[in-house]
Amino acid sequence: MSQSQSLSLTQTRYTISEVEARTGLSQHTLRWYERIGLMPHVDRSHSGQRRFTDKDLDWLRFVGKLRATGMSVADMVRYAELVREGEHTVEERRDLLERTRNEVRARMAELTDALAVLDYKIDMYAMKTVSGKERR
Amino acid sequence: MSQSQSLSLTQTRYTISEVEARTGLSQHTLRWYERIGLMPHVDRSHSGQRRFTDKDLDWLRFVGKLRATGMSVADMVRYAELVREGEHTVEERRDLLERTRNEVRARMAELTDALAVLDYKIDMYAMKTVSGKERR
DNA sequence: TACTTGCTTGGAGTGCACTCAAGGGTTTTA
DNA sequence: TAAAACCCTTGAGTGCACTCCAAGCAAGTA
Repeated sequence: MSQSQSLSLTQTRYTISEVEARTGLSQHTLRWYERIGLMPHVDRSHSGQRRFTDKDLDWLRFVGKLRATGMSVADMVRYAELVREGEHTVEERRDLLERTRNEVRARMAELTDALAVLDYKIDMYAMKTVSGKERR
Repeated sequence: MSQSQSLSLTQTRYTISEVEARTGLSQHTLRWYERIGLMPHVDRSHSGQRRFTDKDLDWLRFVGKLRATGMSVADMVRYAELVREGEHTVEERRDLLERTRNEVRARMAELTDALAVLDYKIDMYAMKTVSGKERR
């Protein structure tokens, strides 16, 4: 049930190219994420090569969601720091996520509005195209 | 009714700083938009200063909507070119707008998905915060 | 053993969308 | 009329999020 127990002998460890295939993130980006502090510490093989765990993959999936929200990398790094610092940062993490959520909602409202304009224009062009065809 | 008739003596002409105030776009950006071909030809005063018309403001508002969709500047320039080329480009314009619309819809689906994750996480944190307060 | 493939690092390069600087002319206000 | 505010151009600089490069070590295969 505890974390150390779940780290059994059979735990799968992925090379960087396996993680690239699984996440769609390039090896460059994965190394860069680690460099800038966007990853919890990544395990290494005896020869120093990265060995990612399923937990790392989960984290990368979550980071992908944050990216999809449009959150900046700087904010994602801040969030990762807070996670590393432990439970007493929960409130700040929630704040950060709530701010992000508000931005997403604003973004979606903007998109909805722009979409309406697009729909209108496309309808106009569709009408022109039809009347052009009729004229022939 | 025709455009030349509407170009009456009383037509308002805006300086670049008026347009900046009205659109929120910086003077730098306005000049840059013109430079890269994102504006129809902008009128000049006898001394060479820009004088924007209401038509220009309308165009800038539309461009703002396109920006809001996430369309690249390169694509917006392409669209502006097509408009300048005349009625025979209507079909290509509609294609461009339809592609953009599809991207917007995809983007919105992504945002909806990410928003759900955010909601879930925030709820988790809210629960932790409450139980933390109870503990005191 | 030789070769291929994969991984390492630090630092440089890229593409996008602006954003600013320098040096100079123009218009408005006191 | 003089100062202050505004506008012009060309070209360089910025911030972000990657993306690539060089040089070298390591592991697996013919």
